[in-house]
Amino acid sequence: MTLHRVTTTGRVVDLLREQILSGALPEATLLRQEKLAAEFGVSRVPIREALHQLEAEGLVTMQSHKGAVVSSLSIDDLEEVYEIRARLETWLLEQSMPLLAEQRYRKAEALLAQMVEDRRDELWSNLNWDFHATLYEPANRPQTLALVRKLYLNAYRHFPLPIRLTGSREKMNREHQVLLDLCRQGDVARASAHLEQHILMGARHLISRLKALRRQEGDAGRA
Amino acid sequence: MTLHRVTTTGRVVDLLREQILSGALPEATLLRQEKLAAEFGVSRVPIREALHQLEAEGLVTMQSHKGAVVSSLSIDDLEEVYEIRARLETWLLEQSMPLLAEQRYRKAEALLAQMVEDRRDELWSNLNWDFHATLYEPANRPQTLALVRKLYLNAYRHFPLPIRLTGSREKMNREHQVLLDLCRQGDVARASAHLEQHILMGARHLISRLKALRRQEGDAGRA
DNA sequence: TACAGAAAAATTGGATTCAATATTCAATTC
DNA sequence: GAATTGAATATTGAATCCAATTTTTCTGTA
Repeated sequence: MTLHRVTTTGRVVDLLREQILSGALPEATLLRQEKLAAEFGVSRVPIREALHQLEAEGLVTMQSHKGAVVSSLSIDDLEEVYEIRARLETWLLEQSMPLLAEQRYRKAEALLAQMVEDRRDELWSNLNWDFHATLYEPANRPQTLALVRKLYLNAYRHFPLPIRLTGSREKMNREHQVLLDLCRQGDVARASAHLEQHILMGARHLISRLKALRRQEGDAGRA
Repeated sequence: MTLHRVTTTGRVVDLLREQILSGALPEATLLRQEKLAAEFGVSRVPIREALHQLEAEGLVTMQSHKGAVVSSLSIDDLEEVYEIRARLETWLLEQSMPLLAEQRYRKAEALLAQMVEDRRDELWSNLNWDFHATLYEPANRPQTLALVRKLYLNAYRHFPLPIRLTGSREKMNREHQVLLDLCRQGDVARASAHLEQHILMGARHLISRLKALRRQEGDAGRA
């Protein structure tokens, strides 16, 4: 086990990624090298190395001699990301379901209970992922799981926190419970179909709210 | 349209990526900053920025204060990559098939003919991808297509050129023809199932050859 | 000879400096 | 007054320089 010694570049990458994914740095934010360097108390070199890394991750867009901005996702792109998730996560679930043990069901139920109780949005999003991941892990497809997680986080950040869950939390909780029940019954086909609907409907809900928000902003801009 | 002015870093990224994907820089190759800088006639700064970018793309692994190496893929990882491809490409095909027009069939057939005639391995691999992409494009899922392409190229490079196609080219050509026929008949279910088998069988063939190769190398190492 | 430890060399990480490009804004022209 | 040009400023891109870490080599000892 080689302990990856931390470098300045690595810390900057982690910090920026966290801030982008959390929404603290919303899309289209300009990332000035000098400003970031001053903020973190380092030179511009590690900042630039970090920006290049984040660009390859798709979180940042760089234009030579102009600057870096937090990358945006069009509504079409967003929808496609959810479709990819639906396609891959149903597969993970199908592979995983025959291997789900009682202990894992209990863990999933504990997460569900937490999601019903805890009202903090930020936490809910993490618990939501943990719940899904708990059901997928026995499939033993680490790359797929990592890919899907990346898509989940990257898409989620585009929603300003107040609107992320508005009006959908109870629905999501119910759907999660149904999914879990179907898994327990061992009905692979129905569980998979339900998961697909769960993801695609979630996408539709988010997109309609996002469109409403943009209309609103457009009006404000014109006024 | 903003013309992306080329930067040194960008050129280095493109060059290194091409060399890695083509197999010119095989896995586990050490990438010395100084050596690369001298080779390209630049300073180490753009080299390092490029390495960070390639690390995020998964083509390079960096260890702080030790160096960068061309990343490897375990056999399990390789198999999983092919499973992801199978899952996503069948989806692309299902979405695309109802929209396939005659012109596109002709293009696919032209590519097939080229693959039957041309014996150069390197070219065949490109034509192979072009054939698949031609069938998927009408699905209009650009991100998925880009993702699948990346997986294809990244997995392919792990096979030294001589063994990539040994003994499988004719089989692949036949399977491609069958796939095309099923598409023309509009049989979505069978076409999709055939594509899945095509991808998964291809994976199995490559993996068995790779295992044989590694055994051979292992024997040579002990001798 | 085999091994442990220290000095030397090689290599990477990061800061500073210089060069190239883009942006801003005032002066000028129509 | 609006559009345009060009100098001044700001920002990024890349080379050089210094520091920190790792690897290699050398040396002495059992």
